[in-house]
Amino acid sequence: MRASWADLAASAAADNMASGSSVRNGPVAPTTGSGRGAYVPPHLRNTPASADPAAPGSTGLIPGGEWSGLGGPRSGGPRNDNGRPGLAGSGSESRPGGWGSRGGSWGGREREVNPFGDDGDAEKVFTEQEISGINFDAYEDIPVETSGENVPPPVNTFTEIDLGEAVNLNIRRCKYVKPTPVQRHAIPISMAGRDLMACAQTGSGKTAAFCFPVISGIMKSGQHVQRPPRGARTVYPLALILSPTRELSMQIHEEAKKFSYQTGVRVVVAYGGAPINQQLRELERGVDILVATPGRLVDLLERARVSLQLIRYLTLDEADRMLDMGFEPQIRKIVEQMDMPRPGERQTMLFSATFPKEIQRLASDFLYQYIFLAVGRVGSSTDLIVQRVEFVHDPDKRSYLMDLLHAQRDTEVQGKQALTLVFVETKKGADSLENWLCSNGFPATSIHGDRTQQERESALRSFKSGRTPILVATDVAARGLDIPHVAHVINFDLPNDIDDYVHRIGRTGRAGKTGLATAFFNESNSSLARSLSELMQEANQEVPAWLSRYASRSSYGGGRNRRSGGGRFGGRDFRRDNSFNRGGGGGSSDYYGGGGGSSGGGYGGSYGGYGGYGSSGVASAWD
DNA sequence: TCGGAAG
Repeated sequence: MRASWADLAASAAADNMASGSSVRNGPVAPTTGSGRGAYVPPHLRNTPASADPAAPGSTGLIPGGEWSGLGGPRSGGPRNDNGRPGLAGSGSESRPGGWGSRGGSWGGREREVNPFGDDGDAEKVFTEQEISGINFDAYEDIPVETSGENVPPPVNTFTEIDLGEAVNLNIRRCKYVKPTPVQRHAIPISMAGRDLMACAQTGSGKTAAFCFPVISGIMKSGQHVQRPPRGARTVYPLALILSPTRELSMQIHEEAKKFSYQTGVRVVVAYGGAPINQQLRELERGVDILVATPGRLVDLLERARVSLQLIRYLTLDEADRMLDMGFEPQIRKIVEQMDMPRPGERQTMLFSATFPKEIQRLASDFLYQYIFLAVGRVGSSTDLIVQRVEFVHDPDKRSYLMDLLHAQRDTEVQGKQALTLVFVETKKGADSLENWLCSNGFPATSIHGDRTQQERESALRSFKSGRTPILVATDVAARGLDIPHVAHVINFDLPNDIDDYVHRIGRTGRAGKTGLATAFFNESNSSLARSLSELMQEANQEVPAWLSRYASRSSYGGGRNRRSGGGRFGGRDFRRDNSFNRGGGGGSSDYYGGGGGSSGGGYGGSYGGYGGYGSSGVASAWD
């Protein structure tokens, strides 16, 4: 009944043959010697199709009262709404014709690179899925849970949402025909100005879900037309998007540039391992949305090259990772100890595939009366990813791997080989396996934190393009990376954490396409047995009898690491499990609960089938 | 302990 993995790999690859390699944008506009002097505000650089005149707030350059959609507690909007610091003094700078506009001195030097290449004809009529590349059938009947007060209803089309004409145009350029489930729910919530904690399935369009409202909101506020005077060294982004790895930040940046094309909203990325000077220059040219990794951002903050005073939107991608042991101090520093507006004075959105309860608790420090959203599939969900587990002793792993790779070596579609992503536990192990594969005739490369940033990026490009269809990776590649044609994820070493497993296998089976995940399991993974077995059951996967035996042998909580604790799942709002929650059995009534403070807020109210998230349940791959 | 994230 089950197709061989090679068949699956082949069909997955067949589904995935679209744009293979990452599009590297053309060279940045040449910087002339006078580059810094002739700054032109974004709204004068481009000719947006429409300024969306109907949008409330579109006329106000100063966003004071334009914090639309926010309820009472935020009255007055974010502080610092009197114009950017650094513009101190006159009120005239906010006019488009004020400083910085430079009138006709603009000769196209700052022209925005078209991120769509030649294929940006938004007027073309596209038909559903073959164009969008998303298999929407795979998203039918997705269970959804929301909790929180006054949850805005989902939308069914992009046009129901007033994102503004320029963004709508980009949506068409991206060939998005209709919103994915997470977009249907998250965008209205975000547009309403609400804080959000969102669990969303892997590869389901999460980036767009948080980018569209931010871009649209900034555009409508008009605040982005205000620019620091030339020579000002501190920049004041309006939105901050943090992610745990450099490559993920790069990817988000690429996406956000598409979504914001010709909106006048400027997106800049900053991450470590790359020369800071170029990033500084980009920042100096103006930044509305800053995408960053934590370390480099802290550096920029300490150098006072970036101020967070004007942040209106804060997004943490892979939020549970960002708040785990390693990252939490840095995140707290950025969010709580610098000059970031407080919760309620900014809009905060957290996204991840997995949200352990402990992390939800930590995260609530950053949120204000937030809505919890879980969009995913249960049971049939990860039919999209066929999961297999094999018992393999450590010394035998290479030989097993060889067998798998041999079998799919000739699996190619449209002249390209199916891509295989091999996860290992350590950086050393990655190097070693890469070398061994290469010396055995398998075109492999690797990505991990000991490689230079150049090597990392080049490895990723080489993999995406199919030049080296095998990528050996540490968890640096586990989260968020959207690599279109990954047909097979192999957990050569299983992670200690079931959440990491979920994210790893989520590198395949994306956009509603099928994928295969194979794991090598042995005694050293016994602590994972229970959670792995439960996860597979909930995803309707075949669980080998030997794994079930391991699972039943392992003590309760086995495989529950520090982060996950006991029964947990990101698919459930931890506020519902609190003792003060009278727990209406998932009823649909709204009830309001304790807390009240800036971390709490209401909870309750849900709809949609929610039958499958087991108490333990990672039900599917979530991004 | 591993991994990631500044230089």
